[in-house]
Amino acid sequence: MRMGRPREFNAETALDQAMEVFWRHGYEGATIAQLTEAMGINPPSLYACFGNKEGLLKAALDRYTKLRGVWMDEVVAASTARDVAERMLMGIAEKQTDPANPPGCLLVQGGIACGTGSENVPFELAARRAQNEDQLRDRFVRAKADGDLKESADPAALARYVSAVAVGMGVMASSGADREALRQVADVAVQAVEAQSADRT
Amino acid sequence: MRMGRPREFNAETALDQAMEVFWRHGYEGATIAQLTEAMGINPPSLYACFGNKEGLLKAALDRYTKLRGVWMDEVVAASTARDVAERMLMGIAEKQTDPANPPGCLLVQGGIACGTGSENVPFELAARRAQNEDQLRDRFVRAKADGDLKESADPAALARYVSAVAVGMGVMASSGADREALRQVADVAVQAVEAQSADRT
DNA sequence: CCAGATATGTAGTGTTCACTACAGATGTGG
DNA sequence: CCACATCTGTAGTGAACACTACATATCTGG
Repeated sequence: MRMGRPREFNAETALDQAMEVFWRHGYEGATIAQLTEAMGINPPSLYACFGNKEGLLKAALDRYTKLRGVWMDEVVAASTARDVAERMLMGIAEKQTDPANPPGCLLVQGGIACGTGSENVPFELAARRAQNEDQLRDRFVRAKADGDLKESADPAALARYVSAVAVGMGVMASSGADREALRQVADVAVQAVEAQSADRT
Repeated sequence: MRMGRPREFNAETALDQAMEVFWRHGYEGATIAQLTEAMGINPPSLYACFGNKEGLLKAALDRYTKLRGVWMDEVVAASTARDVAERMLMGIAEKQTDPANPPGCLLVQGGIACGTGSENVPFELAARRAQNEDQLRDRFVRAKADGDLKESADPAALARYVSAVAVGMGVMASSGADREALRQVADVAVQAVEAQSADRT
């Protein structure tokens, strides 16, 4: 039985606002004052709902990966390994320069290096990135079984590669690269996957 | 004429220590206390020599890029565009997992996203990364003129691509990827450059 | 050996940070 | 309508932060 005064804010929309603050300023750069203002609540509500700043970040990351998961499912639904890579990297070029969001990727902008006391924030982000990589790897394993990738191809290495390019594009986006520049990177990057693809006879 | 008490520490070795702290914790995660302890000096000496925390970062970045510049010169001295890419990315796989340094690249770990008041730190890092990219681009322009790259190849796009992969590898290294994993990424990445190379007849 | 200049170590400064005590508000179960 | 549980806003808390005042130490030029 749930009693007491009901909360007056929607946790998901509040998380969307928090996500944006972390995305733009990073975990350490984001202050509770900025977060609460963006979320439209006061500190006690934040702490009652999310525990502490790191709990809020994790909740925001969960929401981010959940939203992205839908898109990733579309990515790996492409019919060939090459098309998976293209759909992924071209999609990233779009998303990371979408003016509706801060530039780059939350899983990178959130915090690559942190100070004493926040050491596990980078690991938290890395774990989420690894999920994407695993999804790609599984897809490439299947592509190899399908004969879509060469016998010599290493699905895990390919997944790591595509993941690395995606991260690199995120950093470029956050430092001002425009959509066309990212598309060019994606275009070149796809050619490496193409080189690992079996010849279509 | 230089008068007054001479400084008792060596600015370059002190900078090396500061570099390591920024590298490991990022700009915002690094505290003056950590920096002064690593440098073996007291705050007033730091401020007298470098102005403020951001000044120290810039000095550390200058030193970092200077040291790296020597290596980059060797990279672009490779005889083909493909070998330039390979030498660069394989070298990065080594350097970013060198136990003598923190993992990853200072130009990424330093701070991709920062809080209010440090907004130009990410730009500062981006500017240094752009220098590397420019050096690569110039080399690829020459490679195209040499007929080493295809007529359809875009040197600027290739340079952006290699730069993006390097950044992505840095992030992977900082989150625990080992040398072999990075080598695999480099190996795949080089194939895209190979695909842009003219056929050797 | 003295005057001026710069460096150093001690011991702070004000500010901002993440976080919370508390009182009042608003719900549920009986 | 009352006991109780949970949320909310105000107004702070101690700690950590970047940075510095000041007295002292060590140099150069004359």
